[in-house]
Amino acid sequence: MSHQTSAKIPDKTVTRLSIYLRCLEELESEGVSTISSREVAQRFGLNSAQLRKDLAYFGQFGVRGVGYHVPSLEGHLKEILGLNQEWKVALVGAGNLGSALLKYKGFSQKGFKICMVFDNHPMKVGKSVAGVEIKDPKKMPYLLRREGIRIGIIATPASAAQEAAEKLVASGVSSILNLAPAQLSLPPEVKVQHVDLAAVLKTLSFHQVRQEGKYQEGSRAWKQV
Amino acid sequence: MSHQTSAKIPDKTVTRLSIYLRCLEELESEGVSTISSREVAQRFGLNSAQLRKDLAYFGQFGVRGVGYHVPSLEGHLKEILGLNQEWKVALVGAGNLGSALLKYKGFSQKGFKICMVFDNHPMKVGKSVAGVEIKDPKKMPYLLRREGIRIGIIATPASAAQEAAEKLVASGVSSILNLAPAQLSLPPEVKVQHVDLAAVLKTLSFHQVRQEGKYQEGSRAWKQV
DNA sequence: TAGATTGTTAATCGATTAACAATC
DNA sequence: TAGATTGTTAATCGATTAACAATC
Repeated sequence: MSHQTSAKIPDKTVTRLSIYLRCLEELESEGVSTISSREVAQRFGLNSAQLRKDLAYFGQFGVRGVGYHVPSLEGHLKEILGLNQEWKVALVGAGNLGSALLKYKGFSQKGFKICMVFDNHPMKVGKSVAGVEIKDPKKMPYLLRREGIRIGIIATPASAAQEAAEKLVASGVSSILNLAPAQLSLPPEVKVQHVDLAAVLKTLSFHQVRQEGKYQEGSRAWKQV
Repeated sequence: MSHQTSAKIPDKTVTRLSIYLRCLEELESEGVSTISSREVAQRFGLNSAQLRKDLAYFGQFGVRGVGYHVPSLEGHLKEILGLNQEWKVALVGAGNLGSALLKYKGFSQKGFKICMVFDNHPMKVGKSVAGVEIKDPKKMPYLLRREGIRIGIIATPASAAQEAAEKLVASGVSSILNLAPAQLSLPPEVKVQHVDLAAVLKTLSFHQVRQEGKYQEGSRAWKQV
């Protein structure tokens, strides 16, 4: 399969791409100019074959017998991930979580500017959080198209998430980060990444229960790990 | 493989368990008392075989020819996930993200109480966020053991994450939700769930780049999807 | 050229889905 | 009993890892 055609790339590959990028940035800051996949893997706890295979989806970036040129590969990864440009992002939900995301420096540092916020609550509309004025969702289609915004974040309660998502999509958004504990149902061309922090905590409590050997049911009990 | 022995359960199965639980809670609120795996799958967009297989790791909860008793299965899932008890959680990092998590209602609603916060910054120690006093990390081992806290959340900058993690582990924590953009290196018995919101946004910008057909490199260009 | 490391194919592993015997 | 649905095994699918020919 050539990278010239638009093969669909595994999600996991894309996620790893940004891990690789982080590694390369660290290497570059140390002045490393060339490195082999084996060295990268060893140093950062990755698999060298996987690294090469992930890159192969997108082209040939290395030199046989030599390795990869750090700044060059870094540039390629940034271009592939779309990180050479700044992305305007719309946020729906100006509650605790939403406000935090607005104040959070981590996003804009990485080129994602939350430049538009919406909230259904009439009391909030017109107020500002972190210098961004909260708008009425009714104006979403107009405002988002005007700004050319294609990425949205949902930080509403679960009950409002589906409606928020549909409104985003109707406003031209085709990539959504959903932080609400709700499964969204949207057309397939829309990419939805669902992050449910409470659900992640539940996997941790599961781990604790198992580790502490607490689960018992009638005569069936798990042994302590 | 019997569920009586302590088989290791796939992470994905555990994650789905909390999805199933959410579905069951919805069904119960509607007064549905019995349901088949096929109906659950159909209604919530899941796979019935996978649902049955996931449950099979933990026991037999259904009745052949009939289906599952909603309140009963719900109870089993809660017990398996450790959601019948309240979990005390320690947070490291009282910046924007950390403060938001403290204020966020979603966690305590689901039985996770962030009852302890630490921050390295001397200016912050002694102040309170959402009614919780920020403590000096030096006191972590004493305080966490006293409270029996085993779950930690890291919301520090990347540069402080590894140290925070080690301190948590040294204080008896064996489950960590890492929100810092840094790969943690910890003993294998410690469960680490890494959630990097900025990295998730990067997969979305990747999706946008592909969808908009922007990526070009020399003569090699991806076709518009 | 000899040594090294890529890009890529083949083998392995694990997870998902399908099929069906057990059984309510 | 006949029909339905589970629990579980077998088949499929996809992702990871290993191996190696291409080639710098």
